[in-house]
Amino acid sequence: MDALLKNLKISINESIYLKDPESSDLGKRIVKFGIILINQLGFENFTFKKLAVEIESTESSIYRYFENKHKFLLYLTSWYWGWKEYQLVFATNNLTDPVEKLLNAIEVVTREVEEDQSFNHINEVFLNKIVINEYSKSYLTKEVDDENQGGYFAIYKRLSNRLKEMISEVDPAYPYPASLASTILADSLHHHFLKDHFSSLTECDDETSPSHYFKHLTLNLLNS
Amino acid sequence: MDALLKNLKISINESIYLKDPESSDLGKRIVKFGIILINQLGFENFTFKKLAVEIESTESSIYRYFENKHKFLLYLTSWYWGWKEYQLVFATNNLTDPVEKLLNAIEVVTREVEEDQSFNHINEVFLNKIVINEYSKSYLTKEVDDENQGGYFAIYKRLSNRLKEMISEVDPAYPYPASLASTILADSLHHHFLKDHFSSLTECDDETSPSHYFKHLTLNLLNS
DNA sequence: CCAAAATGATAGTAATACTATTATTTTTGC
DNA sequence: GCAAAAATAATAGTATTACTATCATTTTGG
Repeated sequence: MDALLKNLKISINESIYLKDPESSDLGKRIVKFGIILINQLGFENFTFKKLAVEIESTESSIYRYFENKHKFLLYLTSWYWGWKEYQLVFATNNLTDPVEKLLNAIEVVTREVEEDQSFNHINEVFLNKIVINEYSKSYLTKEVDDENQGGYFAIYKRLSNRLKEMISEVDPAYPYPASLASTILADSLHHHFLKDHFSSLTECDDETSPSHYFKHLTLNLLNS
Repeated sequence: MDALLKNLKISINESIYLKDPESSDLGKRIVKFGIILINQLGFENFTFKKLAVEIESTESSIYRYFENKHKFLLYLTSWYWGWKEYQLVFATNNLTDPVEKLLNAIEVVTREVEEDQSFNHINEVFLNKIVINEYSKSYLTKEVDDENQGGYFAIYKRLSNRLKEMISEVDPAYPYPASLASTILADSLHHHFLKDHFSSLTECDDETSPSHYFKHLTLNLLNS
């Protein structure tokens, strides 16, 4: 990954947090160890109390950064999708062939994150696992419409839209570009989960990745 | 729907419940009002205490049927998938044309449930909404491997496998029949959600249903 | 009609998800 | 280098949740 990406600051809707965790050492530790703990315990078993013990701070201090653990999850997943968006733009700019462009984009958004870039406090390998296991819990709530209204899912929607545009560039006549983009984004997460826990429900495994499946699907679906 | 389906008893893994809710009036009321309440409040805000108040019973009585609300969700969603499986078998038997068979199957598993059959205590319209909004929470847990081992997801896997077989009948050379079956099942739920909450992320709406999208996708993907 | 099974009533516990207040430490601007 | 302000820590407290336990009452089936 290019060095440029090592210094990026992903801008996240300010109403997701109370105080920017990037603005202090404590904030960064909350994010760093929050990722480690959620990955370890699962979102249901994760609490601010446990995180406070882990970072040798207090619940009240964490509450100064995030209203609750739901908002914390929104913060982490927004960061992830912002990071993916950078990678997608980086991996596709200057490419002229629409098919090559789209395939690169699909590769970026569907591949498993295998190496922590360790340029910052965020472990992207763990964060990728969190997104696979927990992302849907961030929007499958009774508050989704309010939160969507508040722009909490803006980055994901922007990313999905970029993918949709690339699909339409390859085949302007394809009638479901937005749906296909959503399928690629959401169902690739699901396929990573299936691969690890319900192997009979997918052909994906160590050799055949979800990326293969979704590239094959897309190429065979679009007229190019 | 045929009258046959009105008397079916869907058999659910016995370790999901402590006492079969079909075996008593109280059990049926737990299921009936549980569905209504979860649909109303969302799974996170649903508690056995609230359900007890609703049915004018007590928490302790509910706990005699289900260990906890997670198991209760597993019970409801297992019932749903068992019900879908009956419908799928019913809608596809005696059909000889593999394409027609597959299209019927996709219709059954992806369509929105629009009418409560009111033959029993279960409101299938609400249950369908619960599956859309909550199903993934039943397996996105740290306990998924144990519970899968225990057969808690057997019905869903069997249904997915039936769909896979039908896909392979249409195109034996298609390399990802299990993955495609999983995509159709899981991503159609997701598309129903998108339609209602993130309309910019899908072409599906009141006229164009997720069923249309997935039938079009399947037909254009398989060589038939 | 009697025994057993089912349900209800009541109480209690540890953990969760916070809020509030005050004390201490760290930072910063002059 | 110091005082004020900002950040963090310490402590306490509350309502709710997710149960478990015990005993009383009601229902039911042979």
